Amino acid sequence: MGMDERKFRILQAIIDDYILTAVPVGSRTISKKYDMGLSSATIRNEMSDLEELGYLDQPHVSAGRVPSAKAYRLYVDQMLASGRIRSDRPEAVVAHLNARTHQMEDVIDQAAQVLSSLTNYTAVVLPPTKPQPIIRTLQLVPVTQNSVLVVVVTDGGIVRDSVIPVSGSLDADALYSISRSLTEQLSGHTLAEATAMLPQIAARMRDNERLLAQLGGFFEETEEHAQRGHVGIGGASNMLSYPEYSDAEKARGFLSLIETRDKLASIIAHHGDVAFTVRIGPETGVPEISDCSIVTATYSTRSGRQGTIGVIGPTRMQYSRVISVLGAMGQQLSQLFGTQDAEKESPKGSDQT
Amino acid sequence: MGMDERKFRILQAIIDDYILTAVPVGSRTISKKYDMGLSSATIRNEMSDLEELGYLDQPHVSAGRVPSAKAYRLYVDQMLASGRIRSDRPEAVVAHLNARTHQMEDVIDQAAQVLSSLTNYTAVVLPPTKPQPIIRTLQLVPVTQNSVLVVVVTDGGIVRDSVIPVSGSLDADALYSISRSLTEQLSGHTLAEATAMLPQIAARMRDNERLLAQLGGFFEETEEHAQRGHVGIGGASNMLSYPEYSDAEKARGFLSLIETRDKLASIIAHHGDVAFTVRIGPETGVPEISDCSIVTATYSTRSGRQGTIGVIGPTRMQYSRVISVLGAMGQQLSQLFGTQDAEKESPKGSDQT
DNA sequence: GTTAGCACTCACCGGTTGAGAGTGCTAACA
DNA sequence: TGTTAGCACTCTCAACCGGTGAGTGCTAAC
Repeated sequence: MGMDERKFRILQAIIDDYILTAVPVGSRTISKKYDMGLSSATIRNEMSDLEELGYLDQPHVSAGRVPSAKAYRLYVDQMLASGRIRSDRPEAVVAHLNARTHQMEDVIDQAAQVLSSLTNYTAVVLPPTKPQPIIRTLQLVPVTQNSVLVVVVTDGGIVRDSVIPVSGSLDADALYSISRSLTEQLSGHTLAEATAMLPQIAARMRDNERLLAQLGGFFEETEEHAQRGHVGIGGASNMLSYPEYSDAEKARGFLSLIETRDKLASIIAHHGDVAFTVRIGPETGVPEISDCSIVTATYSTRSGRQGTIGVIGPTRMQYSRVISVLGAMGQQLSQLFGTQDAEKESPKGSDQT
Repeated sequence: MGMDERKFRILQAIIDDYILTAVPVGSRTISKKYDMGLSSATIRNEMSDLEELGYLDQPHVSAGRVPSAKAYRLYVDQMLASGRIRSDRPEAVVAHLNARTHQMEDVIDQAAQVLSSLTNYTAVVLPPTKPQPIIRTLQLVPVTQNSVLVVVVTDGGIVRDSVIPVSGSLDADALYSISRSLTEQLSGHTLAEATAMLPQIAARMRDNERLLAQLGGFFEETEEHAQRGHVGIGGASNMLSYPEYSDAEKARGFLSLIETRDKLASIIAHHGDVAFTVRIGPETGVPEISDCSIVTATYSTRSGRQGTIGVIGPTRMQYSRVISVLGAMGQQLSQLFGTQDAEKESPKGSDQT
């Protein structure tokens, strides 16, 4: 028993129906609504096979079937391979995006807004990646017996600090000399480079291994934070209209994930160079949204820096629509940032003071 | 029958209990948990009176009583008058707010974060008000027979545009001459001034009354938008944990209100000069949150500009706690922005490019 | 290989019932 | 006159129950 053409057509019908209704779909529904020229009994047999193959789940014995993550995966791969997706509907995107202000952050926010209202899911827009900040100074300040405050100043005036625990007791003088030594060695390097250099340094001044390890974590965190600017989010409330999230506790979990923008951004952030990414259910790697899918696309600025746009929705997402809307939006943003790069990206202090 | 001391004490007990439990409170509960030295029957009589006076509502005949908005009002007024509120707990606020980055926007976001996690409600933080943008140019462009695109350029490079409907048909030339004339008259003025000037101008060139009226609205909208910078929001998902918002549709309404930051900001924005504002239920004037209360406080920068912080929660809010936390946070922000005003408020283009 | 038929399973709905909480009223009491 | 005990009454809520319908798996016939 393998996956033949007919099985695939039936599976597709099931997915289509389930995406529409969110109700487990039975054999009769398929044989009637989607005319396959087959009786419900035959469909039943095929469905049973599909379940055995892992494409369908059955909530309970006398309910219809529900597509599994594996099924959606197949469905989406097939869809992408067939080239049926064109990024159509640029008109809608243009219409919404056009007539407004032109600050970078506003564009980002608006893009998220438009994406969410066109798809009815939750949209996230990340600004183009930024060049890596370079360390200027690093300073350790004693706070209590076993914690120190670490302050990093980078070029561009970004300051970040945090309290980290230390094991041995270190007095102010010791900390100061460590600070000097670290500043000397790390100054001029990016945070990523610094992180890579720490183990070496730790080897040399091995009294403070634990401290330096902590420092590595802090660098990574700081870098992530510095990397991303304003994250645009739209339509978080849309999620509440899907029966998947009628459970208050689940909804709460989802929303608090959305609220922690840093976490959200690192989830959405595009890995690799492909035009689209589709992550389905558990593929997202985030337990809170294990029954969601994430579709992302990229756009790029004239200077070659890339930004990410993404849509989060239930696994029974209208993938084709989402992908096509994302495509259109990606193009639009690329165009917008491509043509007027300089203007858009540096709003100066104009509206800040 | 008036409001005597005893009635007030009973009312207070009812409110305290209801704030804690969200369950209609009965006479027996009061006589047992809060020892008043009165039997439940007596309390019952008093409660009946309180209901007649409009301080209590009864969901149905055999349920306990629930405080009305009027009751909360009395409760809060009394609390404020008694001076029982000191803005204590600055330690907690300081602890959370201290050890972090120092960009204006980050501080705002973090303040919202801290407020929401200390109160378990939804927090909103508005940045200090900005100086009014001044009009440089105004341009009208025909779009269709009965709509024109209006573009305003202000100092600071802020551009805003929008399509507005017009009645009579106007050709490009006519629009251009109107644009020139308007630019001439309005250039150099703030948007607020311009709004005030429009009626006069309309009187002079009275063919286009409707157009100018529309323009007024547009100015106001633009001003509002320009006025506010980044709005910090924290703990929107907290609201879902209260039984008041277990209804999905209601929760959705609340969240989409929170999502439209402009609207939210204008709701929160502080009117007047008082230290605190407490708006209870219908007093908020926003139907979507007619069973919420909003507490706001202000902070100010060295340059005398004011920002607003606010907390939104169910009407059965822990007012005293919220007010004290807001007080502490207000002080903290004032201090933060007061001492290092210049630095904090103009992050330059540093992290933008 | 396909289909009709049939027995079986279960979620879901609507009505019923009993328990519990709370009230309002009345009458007795201090 | 204010307070309290007692009691009948109301109404929600949760549990229970049986019927209904959708859907399945299996078998036997085509």
